[in-house]
Amino acid sequence: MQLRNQVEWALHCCGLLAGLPEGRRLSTKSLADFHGVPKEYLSKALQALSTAGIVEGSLGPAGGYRLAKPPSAVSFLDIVEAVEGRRRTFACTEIRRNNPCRATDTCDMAPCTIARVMWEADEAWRERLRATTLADLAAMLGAEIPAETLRKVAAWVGARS
Amino acid sequence: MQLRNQVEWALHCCGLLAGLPEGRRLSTKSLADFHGVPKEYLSKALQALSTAGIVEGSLGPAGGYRLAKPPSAVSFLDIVEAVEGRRRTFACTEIRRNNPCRATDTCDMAPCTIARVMWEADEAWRERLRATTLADLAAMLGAEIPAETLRKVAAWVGARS
DNA sequence: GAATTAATACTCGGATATACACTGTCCGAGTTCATCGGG
DNA sequence: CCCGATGAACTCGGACAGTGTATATCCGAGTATTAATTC
Repeated sequence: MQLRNQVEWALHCCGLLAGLPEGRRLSTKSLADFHGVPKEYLSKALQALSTAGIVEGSLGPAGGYRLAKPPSAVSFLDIVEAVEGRRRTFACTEIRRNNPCRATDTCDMAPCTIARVMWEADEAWRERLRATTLADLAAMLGAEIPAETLRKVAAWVGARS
Repeated sequence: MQLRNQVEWALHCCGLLAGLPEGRRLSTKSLADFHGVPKEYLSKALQALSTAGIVEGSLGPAGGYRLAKPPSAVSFLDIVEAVEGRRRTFACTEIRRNNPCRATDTCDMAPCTIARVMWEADEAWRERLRATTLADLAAMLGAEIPAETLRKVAAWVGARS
């Protein structure tokens, strides 16, 4: 029960894209180089983000990705769900139906009690992820990363976009 | 990113064990029959619960499992962690270290900003699961399940323990 | 110099390979209880 | 009637196979930009 690697990559990529100057783009290759991950596989995650409308890609040379919305409109949950899917953490297979003591004519009642508790926990998780946006992330990163490094990153990105 | 089937089974089994009369036990076979799942595989989940000190098994005929603690002392989180392990949902692989602009002598700082947010969400999930115990579950089940069915289950369990 | 053509760099989607975790089954070893036989 | 031996029922733990998912790589098709060529 662990999130995919791609979720981590997608979040870091979005963090970088959030700091991109207006009108600029970063190619899959640049993003892959920056994070030290395989280009083709990262591409799958970016495609998922693109399908979800979080980033938008353009073809041809000087093509690449940029955010499709302002950073404040993209939450962590959006990114996680785009890559990981929207299935719930807990899947109820309704094993209570196998209960030999259960009346056969019991019409399908409310969801299984156990599933309800698990789903509430799931919702708490989602709620927390919904509460943080890329704008928040950018602010936190700006406060934590040394100014020297930030400058270098800006220069690196500028040369590649 | 989904919890195992065994988690669902373990929760249902604990729910049943919580209603067991003092001193009685239920065998793996009975629990498997009741829920309509394969005995040998369910056994793995019960072993995990046993290792975690949530249930205790006894050998020999008339052997089987019972709760090792009062129902109010066992939370959903205990059960989930026993079966699923305690790994966090999000694994940070520190890809920020691959950042080409990062000073090589940067001593390991605080955990990655992104990982911190993900871990806070994880903690919210755990917190919710910690808040519900088997005693709560028993109360909810008692209120939701038809009295007729409850009687039948009690009889079924009584004949098998 | 303008228009057209060719080359290039990139994204996108599909096909494929590999490793690992989940699911499920099987069996032998060890333990406890009930039953049976001998004293 | 009592005690030990035998057998049955059960758990425990390991071994093993099948399946699905995550990870990763590769390649061809399509597209937009740039460069080159032609008029």
